[in-house]
Amino acid sequence: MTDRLAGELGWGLAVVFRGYVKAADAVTEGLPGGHRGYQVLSAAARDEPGSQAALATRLGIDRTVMTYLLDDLVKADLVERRQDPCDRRTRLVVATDHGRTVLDDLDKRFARAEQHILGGLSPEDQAAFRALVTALATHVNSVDPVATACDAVEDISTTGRGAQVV
Amino acid sequence: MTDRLAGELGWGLAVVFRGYVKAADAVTEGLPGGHRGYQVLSAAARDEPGSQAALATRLGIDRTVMTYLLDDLVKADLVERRQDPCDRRTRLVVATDHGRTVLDDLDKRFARAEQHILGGLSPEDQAAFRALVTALATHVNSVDPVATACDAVEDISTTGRGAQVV
DNA sequence: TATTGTTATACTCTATAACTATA
DNA sequence: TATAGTTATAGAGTATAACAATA
Repeated sequence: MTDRLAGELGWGLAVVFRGYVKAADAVTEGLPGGHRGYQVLSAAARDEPGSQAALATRLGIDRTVMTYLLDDLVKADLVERRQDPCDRRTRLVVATDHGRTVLDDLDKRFARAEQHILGGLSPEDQAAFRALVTALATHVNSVDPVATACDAVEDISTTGRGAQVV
Repeated sequence: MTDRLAGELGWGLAVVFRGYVKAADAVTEGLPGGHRGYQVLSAAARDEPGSQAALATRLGIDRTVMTYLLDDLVKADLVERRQDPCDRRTRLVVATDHGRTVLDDLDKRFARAEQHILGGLSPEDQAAFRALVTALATHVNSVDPVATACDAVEDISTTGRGAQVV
């Protein structure tokens, strides 16, 4: 179609991410929290029990949002909050037996949803994309996006006028 | 770290996309609409003039949101709405001279923001990732994510109980 | 009747601040 | 003093519905 050089990465990421969320939420009918509820449940079932705050940080959501999310998942008997014997302030998030059963089914659903999103690529490219996304996410999570990007702004600002247009 | 098989794609996409938005918005200080204002301005300057609705569809945002976004960009004298000689209902979105000047600067800023996000990859992997994202986005935009994903649900539902847990 | 664009409204999601309890 | 978690509130972002103009 038309040429799209600048901003193409942002456009592509937005389209792909939105498509994933739509497909994932369509597949989580009845699951509290939609695709994020699945991520929490998946972490609660497969990872070592962690605090709500740690879980929120890794999933990139606010700790207050995590409270609501867990409230709903607990109500549905999918996860439970356990006392941490080492620190009575923290609650460990663990999947219930019922949660693990539901997760088995959800895994299959999500596998299909993901396959649908990646369906336009060859199997080799799909594997490559998965690996690259994981590598990027790990990298991005280990840096402060704003700080470094703002350094870049400073570099540009010294060479001309800024983009302050209003 | 911990193993993360199921849902890893969704987690990675969310982290990378959020990181991009953060870095991009940090770099668009003063630009109405943040990173999406940049996408609109970029399309208005480089693509053939299109209607607001067409632009909204391609960027994946609601047409009512596009109205607000354009209001602000017009106020800032970055784009203008032109009468379409072929259809008096539609408004063509075109960048102003000032908009093109500002865009030159924004392009450099976004190049750095994108570089920051992709910085964890080798140059070859960066190019590969950009190409894969573009290919995926083109594919995703051409399909209805919900419909196909719901087909997948039906397939699963016939083999056992659903994920309806509440 | 259908479509473009606008406006007003309502809804969802997320962040902020204040609070309790622990450390 | 600092941190984990909760709650209430406010804010941003988004979608819904009704409308006018045009096809």
